[in-house]
Amino acid sequence: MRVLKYAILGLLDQRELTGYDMKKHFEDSLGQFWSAKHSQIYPELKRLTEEGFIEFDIHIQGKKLEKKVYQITDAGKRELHEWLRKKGPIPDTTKDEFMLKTFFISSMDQKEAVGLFSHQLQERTKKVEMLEQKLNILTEEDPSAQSLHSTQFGHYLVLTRAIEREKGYVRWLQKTLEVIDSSIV
Amino acid sequence: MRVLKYAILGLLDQRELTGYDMKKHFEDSLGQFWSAKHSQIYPELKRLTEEGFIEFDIHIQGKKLEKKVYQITDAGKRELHEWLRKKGPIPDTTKDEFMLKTFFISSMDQKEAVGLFSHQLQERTKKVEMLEQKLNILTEEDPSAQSLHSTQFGHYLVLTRAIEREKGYVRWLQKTLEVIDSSIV
DNA sequence: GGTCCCATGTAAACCGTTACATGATTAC
DNA sequence: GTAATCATGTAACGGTTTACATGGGACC
Repeated sequence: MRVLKYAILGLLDQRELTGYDMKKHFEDSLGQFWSAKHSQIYPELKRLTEEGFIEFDIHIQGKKLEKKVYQITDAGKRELHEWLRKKGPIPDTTKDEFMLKTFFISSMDQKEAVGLFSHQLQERTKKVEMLEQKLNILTEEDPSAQSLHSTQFGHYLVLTRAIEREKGYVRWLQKTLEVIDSSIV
Repeated sequence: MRVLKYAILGLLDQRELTGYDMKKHFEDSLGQFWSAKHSQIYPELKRLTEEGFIEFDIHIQGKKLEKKVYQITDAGKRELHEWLRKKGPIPDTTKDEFMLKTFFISSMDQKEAVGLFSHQLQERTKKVEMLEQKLNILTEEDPSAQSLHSTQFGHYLVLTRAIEREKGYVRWLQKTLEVIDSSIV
């Protein structure tokens, strides 16, 4: 399916970037919904260049450090738009190891289950706080990010979606913990 | 990380199963959070048998059809419990191709965005209905499923989590569609 | 001079999907 | 009899992670 291909084309449709810059994007907000290691990015950049969807210029940083700054080509833009328009089916499975453990809750004793759920609740709560901080920074730096015509609108949507996803998880964890906790052995 | 290994051990800790039975579980409620094709299941069963975590008996169906009915061993139970107790970090990324497209919304025109979001809303709404039907069947067949000591509690939790996950997605899609739709070009 | 970050690559191993392949049983 | 489902396997391919490998720049 080569989703990474489209992730790269999409990023380059916004501005020119090095492979290293892309890696940074995958570690930031975008990383909530897609990411790749540099060991996957660099070969994909090579392939996309060979296919004519992207091109690069070499920039010199300091004295000798060569970096490849990539741009999207017209063919690349056509390829990107074809993917953007395509209405795919929603996936049957969204893998979640914690929910797999939850499915096997009858193999745990009550104390183990409480420990597991409490820990998950803690981690997810921390994540909500981290994401809300990111959203605050974004809306302070660019208050127009919330409107469709801002270049930051995608960034804003991804953050709000991630926050609500995590908050929903937290609410469900709290509700479930109450049921587990109040069931006397 | 071999999560499939633990998925199989967890299923076998509930009752003895064939590889084919496991495949069916991955197509049912459990499949909301974990799944595998039969081409991945059968080699994993072979490996787990060699490692001594599971064993099988051959049952004859009808005249000649041989099926391998697997059971978990004591070593397998220890292995399963070690995994169940372990409090892993939550993943940084949950891959979602639709949200990747959303991040690139500034590369779309308004009409394209509305089409994409409407379609996603439709699909997710259908999924909520499907999941609610499954939950209804479960609670009608076994009203005790909602309590910790039911063997169906894991099943119940997975379904309620999946429903709330999809409902949260639907609410966010509706809210976002309104913003997109009301932004006059 | 040292540490952290910038910057790019390859190789091996692992995980997962699609395709190839076969045959029995059940229900109509 | 025939279609759907039960039942099990392998092979090839593609995507992803971990590890190996190297070197420059910026800041203290």
